[in-house]
Amino acid sequence: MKTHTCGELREKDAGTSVQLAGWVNRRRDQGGLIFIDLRDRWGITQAVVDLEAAPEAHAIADSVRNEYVLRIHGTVRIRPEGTANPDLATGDIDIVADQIEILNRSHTPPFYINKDEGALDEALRMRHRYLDLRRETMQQNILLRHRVVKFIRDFLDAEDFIEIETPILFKTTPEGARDFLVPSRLQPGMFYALPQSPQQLKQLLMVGGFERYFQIARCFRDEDLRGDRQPEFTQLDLEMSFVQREDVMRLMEQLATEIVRQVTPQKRLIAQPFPRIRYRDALEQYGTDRPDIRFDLRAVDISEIAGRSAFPVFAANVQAGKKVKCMRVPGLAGTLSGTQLRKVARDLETMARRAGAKGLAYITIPTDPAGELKGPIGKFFSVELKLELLAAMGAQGGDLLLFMSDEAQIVYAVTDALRNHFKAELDLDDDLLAFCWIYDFPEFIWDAEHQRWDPSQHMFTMPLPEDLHLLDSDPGRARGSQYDLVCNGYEVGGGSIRIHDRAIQEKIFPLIGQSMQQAIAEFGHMLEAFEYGAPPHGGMAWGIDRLVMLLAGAPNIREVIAFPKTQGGTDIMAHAPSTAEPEQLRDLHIQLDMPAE
RNA sequence: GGGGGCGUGGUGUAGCGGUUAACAUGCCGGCCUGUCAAGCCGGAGAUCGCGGGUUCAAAUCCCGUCGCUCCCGCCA
Repeated sequence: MKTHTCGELREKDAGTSVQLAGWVNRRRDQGGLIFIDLRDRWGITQAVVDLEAAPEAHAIADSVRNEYVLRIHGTVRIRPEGTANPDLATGDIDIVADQIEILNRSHTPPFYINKDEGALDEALRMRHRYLDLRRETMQQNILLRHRVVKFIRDFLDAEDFIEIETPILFKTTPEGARDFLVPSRLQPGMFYALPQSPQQLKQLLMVGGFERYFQIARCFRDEDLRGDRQPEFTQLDLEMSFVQREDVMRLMEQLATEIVRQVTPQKRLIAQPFPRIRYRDALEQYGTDRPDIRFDLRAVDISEIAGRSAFPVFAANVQAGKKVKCMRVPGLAGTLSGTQLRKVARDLETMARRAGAKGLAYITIPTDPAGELKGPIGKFFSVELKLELLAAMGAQGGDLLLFMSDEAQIVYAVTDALRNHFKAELDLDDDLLAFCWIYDFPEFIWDAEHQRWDPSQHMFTMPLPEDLHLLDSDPGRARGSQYDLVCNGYEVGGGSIRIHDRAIQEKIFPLIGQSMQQAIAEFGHMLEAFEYGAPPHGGMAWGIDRLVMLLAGAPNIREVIAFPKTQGGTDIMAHAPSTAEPEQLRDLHIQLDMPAE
């Protein structure tokens, strides 16, 4: 139907007889002359319809409206002097139309397709997602996603990886997120679970001898949604045999770097090689294991200095073995009046209390070098101690110092909350991609509620070789081989070296509260596989949606997913989920037992 | 499960106790042979998400509810 796209014709094509097809982006009626901007995926080309030269085409053009689907036949012509449009790639030419066919009509769209600025009610967009997808930003986002995935496939293919599909109908795993269940008709009363990730299967592919596997894998987790979390999402899932942690990280860092350089060259990488931050340091300094390191607000341990102050809270906490941390906010105090400052301090304290703290002390550094340190706890620090504090914090005139002291978990939460608060005010550059690695995670995290250890990543993560002995003596101190790739505060990916030895795997189960019987029932196939020459192996999984979101500069992952779910987990276009027919339920031997109102 | 935000012609917003519910854009009609966010003239289009309450009077205040969204819990 079309000889050319709407984005490719240029001056050199003048005189060519062409046929274009696409959507009416806009129509401008001059009376005897009608201009139609015809749009397709590749661009926009202007067609001109002249009443005298082509009366039939003109009559049709007269009836055309936005989003009508047209086939236009005509001749490429260089636009008359002074009428070129420099804003349009095809703006030097237009098509003198001699024949127009309406392939389909369109209602007036419920929102603008042809201009992209301004917020739109997301429910409305979702209800007509097929129209929303026609908008330029959505076209670009989905195209970018394709390019990223294509790049990954090509890159890994060149590295001798092969793509293997693993089943969507699989088995429930008791750990981690809630499963989506699918009832089995052939096995009444039994359920498949949709995979939360192909973790077990990819390890079994290593036992299967493929050595280098990847998959663009759909994963499912039945948990509440967020701007960066959908119940079904796409992972780059990857596994390699005969590798150590460093081998995987090196290759993955190269992949990330090349994606940015070649697919989104307008983005800048903040550092290379990517900074590596120990899990413990990330928590201590940033309060989170996925820090946004585009800005440098950190919590600094000043327990030693604070412990010598006269402030009873600090002294007592340090005595009790708790830390006192300080965050320096450069210049904030210098720009505020006393009243404003007290209000800011109050708001920050409210924030800290929400994060679990009992309070949030502060001190301001005067811009005048002879001035006094101000703030509720200033008086508890002697002159000498103040100087030590300023030196330790690298404080300058006008800075605001915030103090946190409590249980470690609370201090982390406050640090994270404060950082997120200031981040919002900093107007950070989205074109800057601050990748970093987080590593040396603990193998386990204590679950106080169930009185057991939980795997920090998952139960197949190999402890660091030098910490293996701790599994027996002090599991809480054992570090795992896990590594996470973080970018601008988002966890983009995570991986580890896996256990390939049955004896080690069997040590994990009792620690995480599983009996051997349970373990064999659920994971007997894994344990058995390890006994048939399982190679050492490790890998990684990337959240493709999050990666593309960051590369697109999109505010959430729904913007890079063609048909995402709403926060309630629904599709308001097709009305999913929906009720099942009684006959379907009967086939599955399912009876509904809905709560009474 | 909990906390916050939003909901006003098709769309985006203003109005925040008494307005003829305003503006822009879109839509419909007319004029116009070089426009490109076209222009000019005219017109239609809103019981202000829904339900209840307070009040002489509610888009506006209160309660509930529904929808979308952000965050905590949950989730790596």
